[in-house]
Amino acid sequence: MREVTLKQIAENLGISITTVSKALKDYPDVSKKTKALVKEEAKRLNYKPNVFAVNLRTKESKTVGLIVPEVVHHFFSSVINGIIEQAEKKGYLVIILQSNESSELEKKQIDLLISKRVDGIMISLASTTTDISHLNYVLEQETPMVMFDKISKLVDCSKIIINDREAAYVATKHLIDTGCKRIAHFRGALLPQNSIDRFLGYKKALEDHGIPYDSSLVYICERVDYQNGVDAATQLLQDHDDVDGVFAITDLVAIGAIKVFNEKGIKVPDDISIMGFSNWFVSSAITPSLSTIDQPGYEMGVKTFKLLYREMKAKKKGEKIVLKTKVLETALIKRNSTK
Amino acid sequence: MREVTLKQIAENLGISITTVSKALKDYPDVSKKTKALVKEEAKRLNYKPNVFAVNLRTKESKTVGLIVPEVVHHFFSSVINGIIEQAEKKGYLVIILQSNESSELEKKQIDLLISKRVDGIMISLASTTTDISHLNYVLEQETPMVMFDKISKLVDCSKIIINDREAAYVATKHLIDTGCKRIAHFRGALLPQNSIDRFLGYKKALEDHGIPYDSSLVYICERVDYQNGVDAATQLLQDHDDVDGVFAITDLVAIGAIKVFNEKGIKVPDDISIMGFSNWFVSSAITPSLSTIDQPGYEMGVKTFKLLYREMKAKKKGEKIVLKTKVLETALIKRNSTK
DNA sequence: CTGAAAGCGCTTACAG
DNA sequence: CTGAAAGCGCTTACAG
Repeated sequence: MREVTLKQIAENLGISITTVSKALKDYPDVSKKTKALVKEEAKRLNYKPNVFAVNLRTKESKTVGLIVPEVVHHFFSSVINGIIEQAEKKGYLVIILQSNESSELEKKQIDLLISKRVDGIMISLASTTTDISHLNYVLEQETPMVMFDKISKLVDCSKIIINDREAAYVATKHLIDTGCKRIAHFRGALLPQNSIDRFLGYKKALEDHGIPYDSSLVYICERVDYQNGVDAATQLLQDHDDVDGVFAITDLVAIGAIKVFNEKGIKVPDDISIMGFSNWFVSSAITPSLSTIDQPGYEMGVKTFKLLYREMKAKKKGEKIVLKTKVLETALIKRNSTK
Repeated sequence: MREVTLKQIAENLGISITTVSKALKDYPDVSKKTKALVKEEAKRLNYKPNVFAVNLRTKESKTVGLIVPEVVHHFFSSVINGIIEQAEKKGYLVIILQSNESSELEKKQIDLLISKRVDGIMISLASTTTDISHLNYVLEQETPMVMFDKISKLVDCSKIIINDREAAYVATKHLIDTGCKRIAHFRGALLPQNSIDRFLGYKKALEDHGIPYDSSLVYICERVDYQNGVDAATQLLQDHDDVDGVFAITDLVAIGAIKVFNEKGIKVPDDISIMGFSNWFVSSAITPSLSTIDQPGYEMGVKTFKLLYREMKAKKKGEKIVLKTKVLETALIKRNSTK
């Protein structure tokens, strides 16, 4: 297969490369007749512009990078879905990388994406990321960047988030409203902002409703997965016999807890009520179905790309980029794991 | 920020661009002293080669494309995970697209990836794909391609699959071995090869064990999701009162069925046994935990990229590409939804 | 060991 | 309306 180039078309038609190029791009200063001729020939030869050359000239790759902590994760895969759909609509392709919650990997991947000269970067931070120099490096390169969900307040870029503190407050309040008095919290690791915020929301709700905060009721789930939920619930049953409610940082953890309670003959929600967080579709499939907070992953993906797109466009036009932080709505979903 | 180029380094050092380029790539015909000097200066300026120019010269993008029917899916997200990890190790980035089970979208996305001049393509077909001309087009372009899981036997490329028919046979036999006599099958749509193969495995197992095949026990789940499982199970209960076993095409469908049976007071596995397919981790979290067939998604991803990598390397060296089809092992996982 | 030169395939400012 | 020419930033065959 010989590659079809502008030169090829020009030779076939006996005109210049310049004219061919302009004809294909519908420049106004080419005659209709020539345009028609060129387009026909291009079609006949199945001409596809060489993107490598186009990239080099235009200094654009029409490609964006995305870094998430994990791909195999209900929430992040929904975000990915929203991002790639939206990107495709606007003519962008998405390179996806996964940091595995490792700050070093995250750093390397940022470097990779910058070397690839992607037009923009979207990122949700690893739980262990405290040093933000690699993120500031992106901004120094003047590469548009949008952070979502797991963000750092210290980085000066656009963000798409939910109000974790408030949502956790609503979740905890729902437990209180339905009669719980001793409410445990299965939280995430100490560092990530969303883990901190959800914890603070939990604590605030207790305080506002006259329930004393008891740190022995807070369990840390380092990896925020199913097994962590199983372990925390098992430990909880050993430590306490008066707990009547659990607020888990995420549905996965809550589902692990329900599994343990089901097996030990503890009735949910009669003996212990459980609140999750995220509204993963599986939450409605388990028994009892899980009350939770709806966190709009797909929408977050769509909004994240849209914001990035706006910045890329502004940059191209040489306009000043106005940073934005959008807070998406969450909602309380009542099901059968709470009264 | 001024871009740092080879020219920049050359000027700073008072030598030629050629020598700078060769020094950075450790050509043997550059003196050690010059190399050291060049490398130092490159480091000082934080030089990054312009990939657009490199791509244009080398005709390689060091990028591969991946098309899956759905991203938000336990099996495919595991495959994605395996692919991007493996690709990163070999210095490749992965552009991910989702066909949404649409054959037209799949076609467009193939075109997109070819226009982007990715070095290779990995694809799992949409359920509706019957026309394979877009896949043959990839091969005509001499772009290496590997198909996985949802494949077409008609396309002449390398493949990574499991033996769906045999695995379904094992699943059905397990139901028979544990005492089931009237076994329903919740199958997928009529077209996809894996849906056909699992159905055939089910049918063969019945026949081999003296159980008459009854087409009224076969329900079609067009989208193979949770809701389909709920619907099929609901319909099954209306149509039959003697069924004592169900083999579902995938865990998601099985979980929908379990939900219905739990709600209607039908005991699993005492009244009806259920087998899933895939071994999604949630299968062990529900009550009762689901017996299933383990389908190695992560491993499939790793193997798929490795095979593609081999072909890309062969192509680069001008060697002949030897096509391969690898069949990965599956395993019966016994849990509490079967006796 | 070093470097001038051609070329990858395109875009676009400029001249006519 | 058309086209010659420069240039994007790199690589590499070739000459010295």
